[in-house]
Amino acid sequence: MSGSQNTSMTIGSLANAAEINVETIRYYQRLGLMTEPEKPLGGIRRYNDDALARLRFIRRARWLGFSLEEIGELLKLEDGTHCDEAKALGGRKLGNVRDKIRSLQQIEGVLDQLVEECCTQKDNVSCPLIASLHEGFETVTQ
Amino acid sequence: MSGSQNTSMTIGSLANAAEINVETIRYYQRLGLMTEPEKPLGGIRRYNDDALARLRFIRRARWLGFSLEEIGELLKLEDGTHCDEAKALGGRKLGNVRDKIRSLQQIEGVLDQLVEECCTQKDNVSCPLIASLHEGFETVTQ
DNA sequence: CTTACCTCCGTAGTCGACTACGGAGTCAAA
DNA sequence: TTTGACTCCGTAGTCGACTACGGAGGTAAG
Ligand SMILES: [Zn+2]
Ligand SMILES: [Zn+2]
Ligand SMILES: [Zn+2]
Ligand SMILES: [Zn+2]
Repeated sequence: MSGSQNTSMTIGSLANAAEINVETIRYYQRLGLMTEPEKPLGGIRRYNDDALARLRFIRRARWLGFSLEEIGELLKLEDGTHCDEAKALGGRKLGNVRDKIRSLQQIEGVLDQLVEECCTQKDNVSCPLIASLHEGFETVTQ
Repeated sequence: MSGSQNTSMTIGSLANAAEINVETIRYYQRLGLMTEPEKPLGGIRRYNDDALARLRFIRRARWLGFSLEEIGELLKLEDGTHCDEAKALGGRKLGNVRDKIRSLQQIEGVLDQLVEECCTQKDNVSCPLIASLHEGFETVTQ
């Protein structure tokens, strides 16, 4: 279900909807992350919702620290590549993502504790957050 | 406890220990992320374990997607900044980190499911991983 | 029509984060 | 004391990911 090439946008309104610069979309096209729709002979290209979904995915993945090259690989999973490669790539990415989650959770634990403890003793000269931060980071990063 | 300026390294062995390029350490010094120890008049600078811990922290935080500027702010928490600012900054970073964790967990869920389901039906023409990926990403990115 | 605001497309600039280079000085082992 | 590896320091280059620019052409409201 949901074959979705409903709306028809110009590159400008697509960029607007995706909250991405027009030039960035063109850049992604040059890299092959986005396909450039046909241009109707002396007219203007039109984009549909799939393009929008793809852009939003790229934006999110970028924010998560994936490189454009990695994102390209992720996006290629939906194309003709064979099952085995897709599975292997998916598995690698999964390990990747899990590593990041683990590290972020360690950082989260330290930050959470620090913010909790900060300034609990009202009239204290030295802030426990600041004091423990040095140790906390060392613990996390050892 | 644990005032740790035990070992004394040159910038080269420090770089080696932290698995970071010497030039990168100098670069961090220029940016103020690392302090440059005193140079003993026509001699060579020496570094201690604190420098190593700091470098490792930077490296990890970079890998997690923090910018050097953000890392600078994190590291500044341990300096003279007042409690309130430290707490506010810590809180913002914490929200930040939690957002990333949530997003990564969504991606993790999708990838995990896809890799599980991939090729379970032996003689199938279209791979369920590839098929569902499009929907999966759309779900994640909506 | 005119006018204002797009799109198109190639090329060039920016920014963050490194990474390299070159020449002079320092150190330590043989 | 020579030799080889390393440090110091300023400057310049690279790389990924954008971002800007400029001029020719399309599009739609008034
Ligand atoms: Zn779709
Ligand atoms: Zn405090
Ligand atoms: Zn310490
Ligand atoms: Zn499969």
